[in-house]
This record gives sequence, C-alpha cells and structure tokens, in this order.
Amino acid sequence: MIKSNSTNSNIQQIKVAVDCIIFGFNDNKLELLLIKKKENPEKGKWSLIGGFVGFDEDLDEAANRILSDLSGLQDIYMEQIKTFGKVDRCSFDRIISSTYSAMILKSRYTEDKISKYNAQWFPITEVPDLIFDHNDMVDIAIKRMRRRVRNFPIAFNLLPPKFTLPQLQVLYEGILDEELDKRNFRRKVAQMKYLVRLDEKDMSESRRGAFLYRFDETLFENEQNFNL
Amino acid sequence: MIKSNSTNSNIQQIKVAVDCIIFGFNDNKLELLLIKKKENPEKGKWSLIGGFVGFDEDLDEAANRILSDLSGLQDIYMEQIKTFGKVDRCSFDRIISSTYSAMILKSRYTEDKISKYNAQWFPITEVPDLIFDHNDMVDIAIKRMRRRVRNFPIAFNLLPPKFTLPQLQVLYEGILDEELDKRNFRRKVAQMKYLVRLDEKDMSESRRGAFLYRFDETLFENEQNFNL
DNA sequence: GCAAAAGTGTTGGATATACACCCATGA
DNA sequence: TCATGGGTGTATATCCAACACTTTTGC
Repeated sequence: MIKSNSTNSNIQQIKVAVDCIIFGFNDNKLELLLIKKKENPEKGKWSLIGGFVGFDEDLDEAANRILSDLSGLQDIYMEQIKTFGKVDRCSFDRIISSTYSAMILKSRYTEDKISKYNAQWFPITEVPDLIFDHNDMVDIAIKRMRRRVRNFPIAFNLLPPKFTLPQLQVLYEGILDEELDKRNFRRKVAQMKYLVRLDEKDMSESRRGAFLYRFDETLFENEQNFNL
Repeated sequence: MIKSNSTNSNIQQIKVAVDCIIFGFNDNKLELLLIKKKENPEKGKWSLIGGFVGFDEDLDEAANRILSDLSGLQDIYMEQIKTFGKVDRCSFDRIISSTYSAMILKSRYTEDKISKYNAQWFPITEVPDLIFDHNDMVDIAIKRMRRRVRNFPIAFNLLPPKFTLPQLQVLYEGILDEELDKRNFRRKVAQMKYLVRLDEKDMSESRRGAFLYRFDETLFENEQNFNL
C-alpha cells in the first residue's frame, strides 16, 4: 500500500542493495565466494558479493547482474533468501539488503574474474569474519539451501546434461556434507521418472562404465516428486 | 557489500515499503484484512496494509509498527515472507516492498481501528482485485503460512493460554481448510510433550467438558517436534 | 433416557533405514 | 586374475491414513 507521498521530503533515503551468496562446488565440497574490500569502509575485510540496485532494474535482475558481472555466469538458478533491514546493520549508512543465493560449479568460474575483483573461494566450514551481518546471511543461506536441495532438483545445474548416478550421489553428499546409502539413494532416483537412463555409458571413471542419465524437463512438469 | 558511494548522485531513489498480510481467524475460517484506498493513485481499490519504512527504523520494526498502528496488536508472531522488487510493480513510482505476515484472532481486533482506516475483512476465498502485485503477495503468503503452521506452533497465539483439544483442532481445520481426523490429530498432539493437560475442564462447550491444555514454552525448548 | 460433544485403539499400507554381495571390465 | 568402481534386494521399524464406538453429563 502506498501512502500519499506528497510529504516525502526526507533528505535521508534508505539505499537498496543486493548481496549474493554464491556456493561453488569443488573437490566434493561447497565453497563460498567472497571478495576482499579494497577500499574503506571496512577495507581489508571479506564481504559477500553485492551492490546497489539500479533505479531501473528489477530486484531479481540486480542480483543476476551482480552475479553475472562477477562470475560471467548466466541463467543460474538463483533464489531470494531474505531481506536484512536492521538500522545498524551497516554502521555508516542506511542500507537494506536482499540476499540471493546460487550454487555453481567452481570449475566453470572464470579465473580472470576472480582476480579482477579480488575474489576468493573459502570452504564453507572456514568462512572468515565478514563485514556487517554477512555471516548471518551465510548461515541462513546454507541452512535454506540444504533444505531446498533435498526437495527440489536445483542441483542439476552443477552437472553436465548427461550425468551418472555416482556423479549425482557424490554431488549430493558434498552439498549436504553427509554420506548417503547408495542403494537407498538409487531407489529414490528410480522413482523420479523424469531422470531417464540413456543407452550410453560414461567409461571415464571406471572400467565397467556407468550409465548416463538426463533430466527431462517435460516429464518433470507432470510429476514433480523430488526428495533425496 | 558496499560499493564506494562517492558517485552516488542519483536523484531518483528507490523507496522502501512494507506490506502486511494479516490473516484473521473468524467463524472457523481465515479472512484477510484489506483497506480501501481513499486517495489517488488507485483510489477506490483494495490494498494490503502497508507503508514506507522509516529511515531510523528496522525493517522488522516497520512491519510491527504498521501492524500495530492498524490493529492495536502487539507481540504478534510476524514473519518476513518475500521482497517484491519489479521495476513496474507500481506504475508511478519505484518502490520495493517487503511483505510480512501475521495471523490474529479477528475478535481481538478493535473495531474502531477498522473504521478509522477504512479497513475490511475478506474471506481468503474471496479476495478482490488488489493494487499492484498485492494478489501475488497474498497467494504466496497463504501457501507459506499453511506450510509453516503444520511445522511450527505458530497458531497458539490464536488461542487463549488454556485451550481444549477440540478448540485446537477446529482452529487447524479452519486454517488449513481441510478436515482432520480426530484420533490421528490427538495422537500427534499426545506426542508433543510441551502441550500439557491441566486438571481442569472447560465446561462451556459441552456437558461433559473438555480438558484444558497449555503450551509450555520451557518444555518446547527441549523437544521442538511439531507437525500436524 | 437421550442428545451432544469428548474421548479412545487397531489395522494395513507406505515409507525410510540398515545392511552385503555380485557384476563388468581393462589392465 | 584381480583390482576397481557400478550395480542390485530384503528385512525391519516407523509413520500415516482410515475407520466406529463408548463415555459423560445436563436436560
């Protein structure tokens, strides 16, 4: 609802920002992309990847632009997590920030972007002290991402179009940081009819070879059951 | 992350608002509190209860202030739902809006506030066309609230401190808009050790009387299992 | 004694978990 | 032939849904 804004003579305006929590999957573990601030305020501290929302830019667009600018990645499944709006969350200015989260494959991240922005990956078990309330943001995003990755097929972006079940399982074990029983895992996968087995094997990981699967978008429309 | 804002000479600023989605329980059904806009823009249309966030006000505080201003209710369990930030969500200004949702007992809502603000309750099955993207906000909030009410004890605010199981069941049936099996319902309740039966009956609804229960906060800390 | 609401158990199906061996292949 | 990773089935416990009758009491 919009109040009459004729009396809107506030000189001090709240600024609107976005912070991106980018998880990178690497070496069977999750890492978090951070940048080191080159300038004041908070020079030298680590920070999430963020920026202000443009006046002519959707909030979602802003998140995608920032992700894209810093990683070169596009069409990544990205999701709004929560908006942080405490007055004192940032000591020198009034900024509310909406957090967005994405998971990417670290190996797809172009190295030149990293150096350009002074960015660095950290294992999520070793996140340093971050500016403002960014540590809170990360904690919430991790919990939420782990919950969602069990109930929605959001991790398939991290695999090639054709993937094997061992690949899929390793991915999930890495994301969730827990071991999964192979047979139970495969039984669940078998119930998802939109994961279709091809008549083709990946021979690169074993002598026997593992069947390749693909995620069928159309079949998924019909029956969206997913839980791992 | 905060970019250097030395070049921050934007004259056009994004405004930050909050919209409250207030569900009222009445006559065993959920209703939604809306207000009719007395002024342009969108004069005469129905709208959620909302307003701008003060410069010196936490986002959460703003939501509570607005709820409190319009309902007199305080200490209501309120939860951030999502932030809406499309450029064109409001045709005449650039406003992002965080939605917050609460459930209250309609009977506790003071009538004078309603008339003062031109507010009115609508059954959630008969929500009229609202301004901007407010219908989307409502749809998302209803889904989320129903999901959460099953997994967290957020509905106990709607009951007196001492309540009977028939009361609790009627409440849940109303919120979820589905009938629940009495025996299954009571078995689940029995597992929640923090719902403690008192040696006291409510005789107002039946000749036999129904045992009163209370929600024990301390016991809930230990064992938070909840699902109905 | 009867109307009206409160209260109570059991069964069958589905789902989740735990667990160990054979298979196919290239070297 | 053997080392390596891929693949398979069963038994148990747990959870969930469906279902109908007895109890208490004021009138």
